[in-house]
Amino acid sequence: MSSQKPLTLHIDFRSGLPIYIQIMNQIEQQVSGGTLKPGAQLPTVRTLASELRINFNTVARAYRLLDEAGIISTQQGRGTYILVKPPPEVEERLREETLEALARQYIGEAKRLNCSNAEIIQKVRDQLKSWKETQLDSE
Amino acid sequence: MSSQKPLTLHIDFRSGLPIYIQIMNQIEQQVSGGTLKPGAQLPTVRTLASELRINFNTVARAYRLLDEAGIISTQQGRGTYILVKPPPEVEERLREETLEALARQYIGEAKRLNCSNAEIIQKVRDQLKSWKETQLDSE
DNA sequence: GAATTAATTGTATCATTGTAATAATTGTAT
DNA sequence: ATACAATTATTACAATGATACAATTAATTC
Repeated sequence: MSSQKPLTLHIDFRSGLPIYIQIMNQIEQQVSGGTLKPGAQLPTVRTLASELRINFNTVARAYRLLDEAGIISTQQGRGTYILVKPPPEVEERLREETLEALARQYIGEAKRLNCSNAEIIQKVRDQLKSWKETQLDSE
Repeated sequence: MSSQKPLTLHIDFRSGLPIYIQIMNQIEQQVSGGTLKPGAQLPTVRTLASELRINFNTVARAYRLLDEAGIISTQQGRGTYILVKPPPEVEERLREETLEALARQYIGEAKRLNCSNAEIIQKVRDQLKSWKETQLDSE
């Protein structure tokens, strides 16, 4: 749908550098350099793969790693976008406030369900425990 | 016509949770918590989709699943309504699922803020402690 | 007022997009 | 050569979107 610019990348098949690394590097460069602006939509994995004459899963791998690195945002069924990042100082200031707001929101809803304090805490513990397995987190 | 209240939902496109699941969770929360009362009409699939900037089929999917779960009643050509009264067993199941969904929601967003597990738990503790005092004004 | 037409609402189907499990390929060290 | 690890490809799947459709209600026309 819309604003996928061509995104010119050059893949060197003889460089020895894995293709997905080359894709990552060049996208990172274009983000740093301002060629790719926050919010811009990247080509779909299949489109880019077709242009580069490679498999779409190789592009998907690059996208996934870039997503985990916080460079882009991939959304199943929707597309892939350059991540809009707030400035570091804003992010830091917002972190505390946001976490507190999130906690209050969680507690508020849980209280409406007549959950006890013990339940409310315990459920967070439980879900934190099973978080790694279900999310395949980065660390 | 209609008493379709605005129904404020918040969708996080980066959470990894499917949009239709997020819609389901939040509607369930509001039903359990009493914000959405039996008989109340929900926004049409197109209206809600427009507000959330998503495809109306995604809303329809959430509505259909909520319908199958016995929480709402969707009627082609008429609209979608909160069911008269969720049976006790549904109520109990809903409570469990909702609390878990709430916890996961909280954790997911906190994780994205790079909060540690310790922080995530501690913040809930803190806010629980000061809950009574801070809630006196709002109720 | 009844019949007809338009508008509104949910439904069904398929295309598009990213995901995941796993196999095949390639490079490299032994 | 063989074995191993890393990379890429194959395949099936899940989530979302686009489009056409059916059911109900509202509006129009006579």
